[in-house]
Amino acid sequence: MADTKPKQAAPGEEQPPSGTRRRGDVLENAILQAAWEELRETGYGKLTMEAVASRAKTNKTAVYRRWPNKAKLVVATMMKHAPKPSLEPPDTGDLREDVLALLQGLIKPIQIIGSETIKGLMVDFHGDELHAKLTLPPRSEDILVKAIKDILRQADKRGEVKLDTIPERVVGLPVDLVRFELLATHTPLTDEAIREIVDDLFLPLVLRERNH
Amino acid sequence: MADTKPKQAAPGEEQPPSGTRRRGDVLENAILQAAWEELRETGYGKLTMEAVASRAKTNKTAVYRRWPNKAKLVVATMMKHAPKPSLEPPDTGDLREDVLALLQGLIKPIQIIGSETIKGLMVDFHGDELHAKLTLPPRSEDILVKAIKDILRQADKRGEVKLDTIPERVVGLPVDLVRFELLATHTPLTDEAIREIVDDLFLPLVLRERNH
DNA sequence: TCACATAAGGTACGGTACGTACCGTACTCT
DNA sequence: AGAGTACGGTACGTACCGTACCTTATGTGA
Repeated sequence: MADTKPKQAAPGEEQPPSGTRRRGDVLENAILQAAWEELRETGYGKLTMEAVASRAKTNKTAVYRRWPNKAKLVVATMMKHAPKPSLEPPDTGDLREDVLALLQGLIKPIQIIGSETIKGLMVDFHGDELHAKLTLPPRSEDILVKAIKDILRQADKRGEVKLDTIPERVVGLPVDLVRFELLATHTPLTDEAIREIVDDLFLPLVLRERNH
Repeated sequence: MADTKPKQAAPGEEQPPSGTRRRGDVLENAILQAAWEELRETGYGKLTMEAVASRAKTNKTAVYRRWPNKAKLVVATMMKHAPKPSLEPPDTGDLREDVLALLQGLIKPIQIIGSETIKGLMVDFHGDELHAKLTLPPRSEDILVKAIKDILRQADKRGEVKLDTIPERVVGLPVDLVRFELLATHTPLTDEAIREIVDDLFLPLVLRERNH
């Protein structure tokens, strides 16, 4: 009861200039940066809130004040630090090249994030309201599917395909398959695999009307 | 030191006939049964070794004596209790019907197991030597892909397709897509989706040579 | 038949990580 | 200047893991 004054238990080795207390965005960015580094070094499964806080030179409390759990924190840090695929149609003037370029640009960001993180997030978000956003937008709203459609639209203008005869499944096929490979394997997606997806599957399907 | 005799701390309410101590396979099956029920009721993420042991009316020790961790235990219980897809070619005499039948038979078992369990296992096995088996066999050894190939072989005999002109990717496509849907969504895979996979993607690809 | 290895029952522990509570203190804003 | 806010820091309660250790039943082979 008496003597409730833990104030400064240990005088500390060297109190670094205590006149610098980070706050607001500064601290927030430090945490997100720490989380990002921690994520890339130890992976999602082994990432702990304590380690993130420690690396950011702060403590769990400051982290939990901002994000209620690991999954949300990691999503936040990914939104900030993970490279985003460029979604403008490459527009090389050739359907095949366009699709290849898009897919190759797509895998890099996901490769960096890593399948382990994605799976971990899917598990931790299971049942969460955000779940849908992380797994599958309704396809028609999927930005990557939209990008494919843009490419197809241009090809349609050039007369390479007839867009309105192509089923939605076919449009979404390349993206679905790339995502599947990234989920199901943990080896990097090779250029050869992408070539197969485009040449053996996608192109034959979108171009098939021309065989009539 | 002295008086080391905790023998029977509490005399217990009613010592049920202590003359029945399960052992060997009996106990093992009880644990697997309990794990299976626990898995279906609470899901993989919330399943705990304690709960399994408790439901099996035994204790963690007996569980850990047999399986080193949750993931291995769950795999064991799935091998025992999860229905297995029938892999014999349905052989309805029609390629489309065969593939539809196979896929429809395939989704049921996975549906029962649940995507949450599969994802959880993939996460827990990340880096484990069993990882490959749970995610992707080298495609050429994938029993489901082999089943598709069997179906195609029969169709080839009937003259519906020319098997040796069909790329591996195409053969594996239906299975890959079904797996993807099950991983990426947590809503059940509809018959309509399966129909699309077969009619919009698979059949056009395997039958396309006939358009020449 | 009985001693003994084996394995089940059971308790308790050390360890990790989570998420929360609390307090004192620095900073910011008006 | 004063007050509210948010950071730094510690400590706590919970949950679950995986292990250690001991007691007790079982059934097998000497």
